[in-house]
Amino acid sequence: MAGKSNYHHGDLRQELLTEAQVVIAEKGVEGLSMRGLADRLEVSRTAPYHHFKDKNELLCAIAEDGFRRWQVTLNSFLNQTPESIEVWFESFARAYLDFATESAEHYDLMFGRPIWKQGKPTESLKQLSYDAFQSYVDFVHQCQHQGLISEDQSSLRLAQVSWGTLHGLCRFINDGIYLDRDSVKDMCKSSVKLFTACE
Amino acid sequence: MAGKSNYHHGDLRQELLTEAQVVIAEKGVEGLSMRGLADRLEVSRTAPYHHFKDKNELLCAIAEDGFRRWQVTLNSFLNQTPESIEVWFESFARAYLDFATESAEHYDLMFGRPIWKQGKPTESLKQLSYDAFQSYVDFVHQCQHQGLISEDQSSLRLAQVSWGTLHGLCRFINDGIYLDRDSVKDMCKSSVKLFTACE
DNA sequence: GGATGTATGTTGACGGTGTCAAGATATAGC
DNA sequence: GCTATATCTTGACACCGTCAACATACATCC
Repeated sequence: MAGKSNYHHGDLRQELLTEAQVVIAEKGVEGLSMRGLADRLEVSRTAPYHHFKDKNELLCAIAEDGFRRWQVTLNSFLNQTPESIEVWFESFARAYLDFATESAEHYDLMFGRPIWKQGKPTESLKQLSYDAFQSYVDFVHQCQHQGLISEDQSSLRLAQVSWGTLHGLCRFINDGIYLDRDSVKDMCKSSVKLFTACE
Repeated sequence: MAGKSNYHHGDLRQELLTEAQVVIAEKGVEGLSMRGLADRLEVSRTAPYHHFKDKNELLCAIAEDGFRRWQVTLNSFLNQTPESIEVWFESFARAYLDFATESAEHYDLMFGRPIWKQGKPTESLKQLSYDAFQSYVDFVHQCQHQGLISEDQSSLRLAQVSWGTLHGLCRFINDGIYLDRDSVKDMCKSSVKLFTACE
């Protein structure tokens, strides 16, 4: 028959990942189904299971991509030696909120319940996310050493709380609670003021 | 037959609400199904649909209960006239984190995607949540008037960012990302320091 | 080059979900 | 007592994740 050459798809694993990201960007995590994904790639329902143990592993792989993408942006900030912590943190906060709101569905997947609570995060995913946070903690610590931030709080706590603030704002925005995107700039400035006022 | 008297259940609507809260506390939102709930109450699958238009309306009703419960705690803080904003905010932050972590699944439902993004929040739910936030904003504004907090930032922004911080930390904890419950106290103190250092 | 093993694809099936439509039954109002 | 209405039931449909069994293509070794 004519179609015998495409019995094997070739690079199904990669196509699953990229197509899944398209679906997620369109309809969110809840809009992604293994069957639907297989349909879009014109493949039988269970074909994806030869490349991912289950749906959770697919989601984790996608989240990993997100962390890798974020780490690039993050590194560009960490490699700077900031003269003013206010300026640095303001642009960092902006970058964070931009990433979270522009790839909203991807961000929600990276930090969302489906993976972290309902499912189980892959070891590699845990590693990637931990690395991202740890490098941020290190950066804060380094800034403290340079006298840019006061040392009366542990760098871990500072990192946790400041990241927590950004995360909380992003969740409010992404989930459509209270906040509108237009106030993002203002909120960045506000959090900068708060976090840098005490140094 | 013997069972003819219990054809009508009596107060099914209320029993659905309370039983649903039990399930959610046990297994989280994702563990709650309309059919399973009906089973637990020994009622046919579609009986609940005579009391709630769909699952979303059930979830909203439960979330409403949560906001009413939280508003009680909130009011007890808002009715105080704080002498020291540091002390007030620290105990407030503690109360917030306690509420969010002790009724973790309920909190996640109140602020989670299933209602706010995937589903559509009921008008009454939107009102309740908006009221809770607005009363917090008013309180901040009042504190500014009394000179307890500096006025160089709008009360709205201050409220948004501080609530956002608490929310972000709660999400990290509840979703099982990075943070352990033991550091909760410390994080409270840290955020207090940050938010009160600039007044 | 033909046999064999492995990776990858397929169909069929099971139990789960939300929810609509149509019918049954109990209560409430006239 | 009749009728309207609220409530509950069964049946059905279209999804979903995933397991088991089978089919096909490719890779390897003799």
